[in-house]
Amino acid sequence: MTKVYGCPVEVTLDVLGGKWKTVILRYLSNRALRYSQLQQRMPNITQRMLTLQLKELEEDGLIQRVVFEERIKRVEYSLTEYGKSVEPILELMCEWGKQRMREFNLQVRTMGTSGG
Amino acid sequence: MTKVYGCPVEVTLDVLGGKWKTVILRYLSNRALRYSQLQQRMPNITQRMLTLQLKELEEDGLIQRVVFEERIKRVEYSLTEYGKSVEPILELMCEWGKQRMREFNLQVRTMGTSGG
DNA sequence: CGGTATCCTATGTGATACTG
DNA sequence: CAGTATCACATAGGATACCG
Repeated sequence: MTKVYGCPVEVTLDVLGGKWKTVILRYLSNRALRYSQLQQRMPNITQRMLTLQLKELEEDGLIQRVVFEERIKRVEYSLTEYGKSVEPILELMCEWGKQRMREFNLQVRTMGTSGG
Repeated sequence: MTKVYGCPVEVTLDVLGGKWKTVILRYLSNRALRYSQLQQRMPNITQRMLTLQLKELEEDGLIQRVVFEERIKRVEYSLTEYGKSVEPILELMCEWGKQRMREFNLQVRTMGTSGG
């Protein structure tokens, strides 16, 4: 049942494609984040989607999920070493997107990507 | 009705996302190609999809469509200057995809991406 | 040759309620 | 807090026939 690709970019798109994964990865690119912290940064994602995408990213080896059994449960997601290898792609995509936004006057809901 | 993005990578994904666009762009990255030549290189795409994706890429300013009114109609697609600005992204995606293929033993229907 | 038109299915995504 | 489960909907993508 191994899927056959016509071009290597398809492989990459299989892993990074869809509405949310690149965004999630970019947030995790800065630092490890909890489930709830990702939610805050992505107000428009549903819990279902967040859970689903995180699971797929984990299965694809890009992120790791660590559970801290404290008084209140805490789960942190972070990039694996392998996951870090997509950072250059994300970086380029982000720069290209910013440039396009400038040229076409598109808008971003700025929510302090800045200082942190 | 202007769409608002939460992260610039979404902008890029709006333009490059989906099953076919990056593949098309990579083929056009080498040289201009005719409609039928693209079809040959992508045996699995339907005419509907090819037409649709080409039209969207054109509307997004990445490719241009030139009609040659010869004895038989000929239409060539090629990257615009703006379209060439995505080449670094495609290149990285391709390299990353190849690496992943090696690591996970995935397959590509090799059809002379090589010298040609 | 380079498309359109029409119909259909699969997948992706969202809303909402519920849980250990 | 960090999820699941279920249902519903929109969009992406495919099959097929036809057109200038």
